[in-house]
Amino acid sequence: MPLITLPDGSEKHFPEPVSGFDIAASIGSGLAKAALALEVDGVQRDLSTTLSHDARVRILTAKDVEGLDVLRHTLAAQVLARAVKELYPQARLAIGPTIDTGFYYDVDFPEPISPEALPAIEARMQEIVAENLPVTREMWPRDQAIDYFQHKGEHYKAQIIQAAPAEESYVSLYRQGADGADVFMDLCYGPHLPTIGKAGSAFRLTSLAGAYWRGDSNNKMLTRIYGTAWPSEKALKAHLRMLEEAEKRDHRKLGRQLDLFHSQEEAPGMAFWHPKGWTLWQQVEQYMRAVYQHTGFQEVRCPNVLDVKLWKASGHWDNFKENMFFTASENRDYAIKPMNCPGHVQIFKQHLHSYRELPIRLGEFGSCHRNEPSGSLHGLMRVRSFVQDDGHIFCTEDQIHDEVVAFTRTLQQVYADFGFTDILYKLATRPEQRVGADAVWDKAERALQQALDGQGINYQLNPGEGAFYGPKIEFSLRDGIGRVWQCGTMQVDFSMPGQLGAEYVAEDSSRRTPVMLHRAMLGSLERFIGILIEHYAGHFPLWLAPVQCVAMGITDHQADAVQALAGRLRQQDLRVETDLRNAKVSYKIREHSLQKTPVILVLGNREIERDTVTVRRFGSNVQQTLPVTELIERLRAEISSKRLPETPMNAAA
RNA sequence: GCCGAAUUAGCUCAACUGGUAGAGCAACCGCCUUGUAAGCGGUAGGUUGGGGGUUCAAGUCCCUCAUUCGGCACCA
Repeated sequence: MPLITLPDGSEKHFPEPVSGFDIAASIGSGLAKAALALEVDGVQRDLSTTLSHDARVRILTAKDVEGLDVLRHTLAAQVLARAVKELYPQARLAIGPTIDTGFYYDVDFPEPISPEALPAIEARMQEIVAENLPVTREMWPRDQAIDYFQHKGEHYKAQIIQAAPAEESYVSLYRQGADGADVFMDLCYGPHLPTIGKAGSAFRLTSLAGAYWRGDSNNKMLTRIYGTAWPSEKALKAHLRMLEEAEKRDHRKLGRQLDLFHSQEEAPGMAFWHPKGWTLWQQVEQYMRAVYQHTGFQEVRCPNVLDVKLWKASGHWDNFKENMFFTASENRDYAIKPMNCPGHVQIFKQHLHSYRELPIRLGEFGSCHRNEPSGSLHGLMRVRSFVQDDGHIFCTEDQIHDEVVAFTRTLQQVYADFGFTDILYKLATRPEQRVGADAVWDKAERALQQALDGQGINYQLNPGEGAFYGPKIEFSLRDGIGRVWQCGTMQVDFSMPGQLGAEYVAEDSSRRTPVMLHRAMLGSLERFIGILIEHYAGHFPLWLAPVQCVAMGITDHQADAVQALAGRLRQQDLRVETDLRNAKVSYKIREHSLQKTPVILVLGNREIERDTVTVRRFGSNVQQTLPVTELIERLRAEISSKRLPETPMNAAA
């Protein structure tokens, strides 16, 4: 007779086999109502599952990540799928999994459908939920299931079963409706909600998109219907608000509004940086230049155009020629550099190095071009022309560990300085298409792993995601509205130095090939600045703000004093603009507030008499009058702290 | 690259089933000398993304190219 152990450690004896319903009901009627599925010894099961043996059981509700996932799964696989089949009987269903915010279903429609079709499908979904039919699991012999789906024309489902491991002789199907009802039935691992009504109504269909069958671009493109689903209307609304917020922060929109950059048809995937955007860029670049200096890097600069033979030797031609730009002159073929590393190897090779000199660290802010597929371009986030905080470390195998540790520590500080404190780590190991012997890969992967483990860092393993020349650690940060961006990278490369002929003289005076570490913290500066814009919603901390202060008078009688004040502040390295237009103060305040200028300085006759200035911070309507010398002191302190003011009112003013 | 959608004044957007392209903001010119998120008046601004076609007539329908957006695939 089963002994059920609950997550809090309590135990319940049952005289006979029990279902998940019974267990939930035995704990409380509220839970019985909220229960969506079970977790039995760590495996998700239907609530109807009968347990006859001892087990650790967790009742899943929409409050659990897993319970919500079951809800979303049922919405996709039972509700959306059924609605689509009822409205489009000729449509063929492929797969319908869950995602972070909801679910999608890939469907092969005989005729393309347009986004206008979504409201009707969604309305049908609501009706299906309201019908509240039960959902039950059935185990079918594999061949019988294949026949069933093939007979119905659902050949994608048949293919899915055929692709399953041969030893699985039964597959599970979920039937909607009472015993044997022929309302809707689909292949699914489950679990599902016990009844459709438990899905609730906090869901929306959000968009349509193309998606390749099985994610392979050689296959047919299906239509993907995206939906979002939440435990409550409130949570749904919160999610929709977050999307609105993300839209408001969109760096493309803010880039235009704040006059930071633009792009135009003639240069797809490349940014034109305007004065303010370039000022922001320079803050980032100069900061990273200082980081290079503090961490033993020497900055270099290599040509943008190099003979293709170099790219053939490095392996890039074989792997990436489709995505490179080329040019030719006097019967020689050149490539526009897609990365800096081969150039850095050329610099390394200009001298014969002793092992005593290693590690040699070279850094560059060189412009790289990659001919990214047109469909992948996205604002500053994915561009064809970019600059990385790119560095290469030439070292011995023994030095890898310490270099990785030092890099990780610096990266944490750098991210914190930019306002990011939540960092995620991934270790990506050997891909299928690669160069180098397995023994070398073993060594490289181990070195990275030990460096992470040694620092007590939790990381996720990403098998098969390494670069063709070596494994890598990927560093991601979480932004102000919870999105994760991969920025930093540390890659071990045992191949390229040898292929490009780099070597050093070891203790025993033999010639050896150095290891090369490819590393970047911000990645593409374009993209990182895009992330910064969205993270801060254009409201940059003082040290990054393109224009830190704007100074204005009440009337044009104060113009000279405003100019003089601006001059004084500029002497202190503050970025100051003046607004001497003949307009009301409130008009100018509004404009500079929309521009998110952090500090607005107003001079009237009162201030001029006492050498004071009235300060208004972005985000606050508090005015504070203080001596100019004190203002300078406070602003300089805020800049060196690199932080946003705790509350706008207490900052600098 | 693939699927779908979009492209109208500097910006944000209108223009019913084909029938004279408009508004707000910005710009420019005046007036106002102004104390913390929009003072008042006036002026100018467009080959409706490019090219082709259908039609008496095209922003609107068709074809094509480009770019952008949402995804997919790719991402050294």
